[in-house]
Amino acid sequence: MGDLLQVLGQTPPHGADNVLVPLRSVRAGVTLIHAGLSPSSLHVVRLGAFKTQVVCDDGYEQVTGFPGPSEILGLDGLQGERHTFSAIALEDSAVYSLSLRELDDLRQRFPPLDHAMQRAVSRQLAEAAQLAQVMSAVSSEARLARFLLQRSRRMALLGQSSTRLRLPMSRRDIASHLGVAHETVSRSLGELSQWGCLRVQQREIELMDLDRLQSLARNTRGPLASPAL
Amino acid sequence: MGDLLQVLGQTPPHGADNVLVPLRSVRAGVTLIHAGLSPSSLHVVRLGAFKTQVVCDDGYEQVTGFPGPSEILGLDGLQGERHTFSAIALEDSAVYSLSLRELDDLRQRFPPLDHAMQRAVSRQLAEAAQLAQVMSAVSSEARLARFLLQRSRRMALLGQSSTRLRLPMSRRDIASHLGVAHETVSRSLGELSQWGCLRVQQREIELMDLDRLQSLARNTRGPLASPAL
DNA sequence: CGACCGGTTGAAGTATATCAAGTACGGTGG
DNA sequence: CCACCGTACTTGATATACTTCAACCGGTCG
Repeated sequence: MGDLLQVLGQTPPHGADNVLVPLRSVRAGVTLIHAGLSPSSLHVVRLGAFKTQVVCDDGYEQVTGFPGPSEILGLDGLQGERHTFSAIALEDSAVYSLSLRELDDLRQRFPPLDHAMQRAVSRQLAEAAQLAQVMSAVSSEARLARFLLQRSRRMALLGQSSTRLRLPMSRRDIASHLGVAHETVSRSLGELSQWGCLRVQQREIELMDLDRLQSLARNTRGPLASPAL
Repeated sequence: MGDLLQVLGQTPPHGADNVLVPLRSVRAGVTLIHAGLSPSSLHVVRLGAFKTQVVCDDGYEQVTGFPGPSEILGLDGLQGERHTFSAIALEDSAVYSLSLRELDDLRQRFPPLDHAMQRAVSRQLAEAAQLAQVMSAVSSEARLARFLLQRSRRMALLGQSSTRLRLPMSRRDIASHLGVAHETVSRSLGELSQWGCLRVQQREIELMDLDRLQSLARNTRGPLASPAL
């Protein structure tokens, strides 16, 4: 369990390593959590990338987020009978899996784990708010800019480069997450590229002008601020 | 604390009433939680209505939700230094307030409280997903329909009428929540009214044709389904 | 090789943002 | 009591950024 706590950003206490938490590997494309099914476990991402999506009544899939290392999958199942969203691996990944019963037990025995969970949950809620911010922007460029800056910040937190991003998800997934058509994602990416804010190579993106991106992201209202600001 | 547990949907255990949890009243318009300030307490809504909003960098306010009875305010503060969003009372309300230290203590002593909190958190996460669903609809009528149906469902859960809604928030707040201009909310409300789905009287709304609303809400893609379905 | 998937780019129609005027309501002060 | 003001809400006209439909390119897999 020492590893688990480290992933969650806690220093493991003595005795933590006596408890074994299974590390499970998940291949790209595999659905780790099925929406609608009854929840049995919680998963803490150790490495890799996922997408979470809710399935609307009509079958349309809305991508709500792209959880990565240190994030928790399956929290929505604590309340009850069924998961509200699915989690799908975007690339080969590894997760710690804890049954709900185990979790309850371990949380009581190891307060640091309890606090780590609290923090993780809280972070999750904050991310939900960010999602709202991303989707609330009117212009598609602003949405995209916010999304990229979010990714950039997260990369920085994980100690990686904040200017060279690798997007593990398809344009379609991004489009769904941003609430626009996938063609629009392509176009907006093109615009930002033309304006010199970034460089695109397939799923590799290099942010060139963070300040410019920030100011574009600020455009909450008003279709477009100033292409030639 | 017995009351508190009942509000959260748990049956209070023996001894629960020995612990006093202060019930605090909040007048309409008061900001209970200020975004950016350091978190000190958690609040469980006993009655009334709130809106939660994140303030973007540029000062634009995005409404993320309208918490009501049994919901928890301030969960985003568990992770750390500052609240990510504000909570403002839309009408005169009452909340149970618990300092973070108290909470930690009580959770260990009363497992039912712990579970109730878990459920509440989980519900919160699920609502965040719903927000995404609401904002992902393309046509404004669909967004509005989803929003109203959500409200209707919640009312039903609280044991109130699911067809007569009282919206405690302004059209502007709804607009922000839905990600559209406030004029569009008015117009869409008008449309739905013309189509016989509902009747509007200021902030009182009577849902007339739930089935029709459902089918409108289903329109995730494609501007408008069929005005004369 | 042909089919398929992911991505990019083009052209046309339309829903919605924006600006602007007008209405109803609730308060305050004469 | 009525005039007055501010806020919330409604309604109208125009412009535009987006969706949609479509064709096209470059991979990869059968």
